[in-house]
This record gives sequence, C-alpha cells and structure tokens, in this order.
Amino acid sequence: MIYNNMTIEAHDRSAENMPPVGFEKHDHRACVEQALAAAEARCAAKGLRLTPVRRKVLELLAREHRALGAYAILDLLRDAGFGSQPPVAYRALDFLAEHGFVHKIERLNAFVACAHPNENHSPAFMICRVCDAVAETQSTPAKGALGDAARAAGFQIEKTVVEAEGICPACKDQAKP
Amino acid sequence: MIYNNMTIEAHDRSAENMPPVGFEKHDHRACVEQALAAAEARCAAKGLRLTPVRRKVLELLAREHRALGAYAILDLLRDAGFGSQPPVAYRALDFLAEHGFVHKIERLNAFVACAHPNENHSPAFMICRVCDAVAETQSTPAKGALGDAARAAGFQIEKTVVEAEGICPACKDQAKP
DNA sequence: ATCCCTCATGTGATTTTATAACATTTCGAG
DNA sequence: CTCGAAATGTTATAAAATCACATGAGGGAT
Repeated sequence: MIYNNMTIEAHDRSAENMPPVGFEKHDHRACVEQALAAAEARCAAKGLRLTPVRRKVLELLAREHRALGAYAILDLLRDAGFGSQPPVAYRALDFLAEHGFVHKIERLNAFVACAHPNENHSPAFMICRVCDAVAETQSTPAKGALGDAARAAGFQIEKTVVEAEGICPACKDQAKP
Repeated sequence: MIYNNMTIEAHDRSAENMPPVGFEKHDHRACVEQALAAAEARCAAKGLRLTPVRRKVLELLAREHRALGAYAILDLLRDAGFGSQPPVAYRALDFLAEHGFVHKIERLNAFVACAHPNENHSPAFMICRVCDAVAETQSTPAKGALGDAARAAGFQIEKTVVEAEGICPACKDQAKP
C-alpha cells in the first residue's frame, strides 16, 4: 500500500476512498515495519518492555498513519482481542509517548506514531484543518524568540508543543479547481 | 494588589498564600483595566459586541491572571449571576479567543487573558509544570525550522500553537533551598 | 414606533476525553 | 520457586466540550 506523508484521510472517508494525492509518497508497509523495529531496538537497549498491547497500539498508529483519538485506538484494540476499557489505551499511549514512539497532538486530543523514530528531536506538526492530516517535522525551540524569552525569564524549557494549523497542499489544490 | 508576571498561584494554594516572588512585578488593577479598555476599544472599532457575559469572562481571566478551565470560569460566572451551563462559558470564550482577547492553552485545556492586547501577534507560552503558572511571549513561527518545513511542503500556516513546558524561576529556586 | 431578522443567551441533555481505584496477572530478579 | 514490581483488566467516575432547542435582546427598514 502506498501512502503519502501528508494527506491520508479525511474525517469521514475510509482509507480506501482516499486517493494518494499529495507529495512524498512512500512504501507504507516498510514504513510500519521500520517503526516497529526501531521501537523494539530502542526498548531492548533501554530495558523497556514493549508488551503486546503497547506494540499493537504503535502498530495501529503506524498503519493508520494519521492522528487517532484514544477511543478510536481503543476500538481497534478491542477488535484485536485486547481489553476494551479506556485505561488500556491510555496506559499504552502514555508509555509510548513518554518514550517518544508516539506523539500527542494537543490541538486534536489525538495521537500519531513518531515519524522520526531514530533521531531524538523536538517534534513540530502541521495540521490540516480541512482533512485533519498531520505531518511531523522538527522544531528548534531553544533558538528563536521563545528561547530568548525563556532565557530572559529564567524559565527552563523541558518540552515544547509546536503545532501549526492551516491547509495542506492537497486541500488547497482542491479548493480552487 | 501587586502580582508578578510569571508566578501567580499553585494548584492547591489560594492567591493570598502565594508570595509575589519572581520577576517583573506590576500594578495588577491597572493591568486589568487596561485589558478591558483595550477590548472595548477594539470591539467598538470592529463592530463587535462585548456583551456583559463576554466582558465578565475577560475581566475574570484578567483578574485571576492565570490559566482557568472553562468550568472554573463557569463557577465564577454563576457567582456573578450569569447562566451556569457550560455553553455560557464556552461561547464567551470562543468569542474572546476568536478575536484575540484570550488564548487557549491547549496543554492545559485552559484559558488566559491575552497579555499583549494591543499588538497582533503569534502568542507563545511558558507553562510551569510545578505551579501551572503561564507566561505569554511571542513566537515567530514563519521563521525557523517550522516555517521552512511548511514552505517546503506547500503547507499554508494559519495559526500556531507554541507552548513550552518546564520550570519557572520561582519553582526552580524553591527546589534547591 | 413597530416589525422583523439576526445574533446572543439560557437550559437540559449528551458526547467525548481522561483518570481513579482496585483486583488480577505476568515477568524477571534473587 | 518465590517474591515484589510492573502491567493489565475492569468498574466507576471525573473533566472537557458540544448539541439541540427555546427564549430574549438589539439594530435596521418601513
């Protein structure tokens, strides 16, 4: 299956109906496997336990390749034979987020698989307000105005949330045909 | 009453018990009045209606000078004789946020009065994970790594969420006495 | 002034998101 | 093998946000 990095799926459309318009296509099956392999390796190296639920949640997020709410994930977990109560999903997500395998998109109250599983990084996201597609990139929070302000204030930054909302190229093109 | 810009109140402490340690103290009463006056002026100029509920919500947020959840605001509205159902608070907050008089802190699901009511700006926030104090500053989202990525991807940024989580100077000092 | 239309508010109900509390199971160190 | 810590399952509840619909207030045209 071939997806592109930005435009995956609109609110109300199934993945099947979504044309792979956009940019930067890639082999998605390989991409999922790579994400899982990277997670396995990092967990082994750090003595973390990538248990079946956790692995499944990561796999689901990588497969879907878009932001999913905790309850959407929970539905998929139920289908896969795991527990079906909210804490099951939230605990797995907490673990994965804590260790950087997934990220929470605060703006959407939703989660995405990390697109840069190997590097450590301060993620930043571009969120399409039309189709909810999410693309991950990097930010450099310590540089720029925010870093200056923090230094001036004596504020010690530990983590940053950087999310840009706007229109993705696919939706922009669709708007003016 | 004198407050400082960063450290206002911890989760479980009342404002009275909170010493004004920190930086950049200011006359808070004047600060509230200025925020309200600025809002009145901007609404008049733009033909917007700063109705009693909306004005009250802005006043409450300016007075408290920290991030408040919608339900905390709702409690205060009830005390002030307004409606007490969630939509009352959310509608006022939506209006105020849409026009830049308040900002939503996505990380906290809470709202703060805008600290720079006159300039138009892309706000950024520093959030203390110990005391939940919030300081507003500016970001320059179009510059830097995110702006580059957006341009490269053809993504059109309309709004940015920039929130740094960490430790404020007051809490840092308190940690090592 | 009156009518009308639009926008704002009030209220009840519901949905969505997230956590608390506690019993049970699994895993690995010793 | 056993003990203790970590992970999971489950019930219940809290917190955040929205829907739907009735009522009310304000501004413009006649």
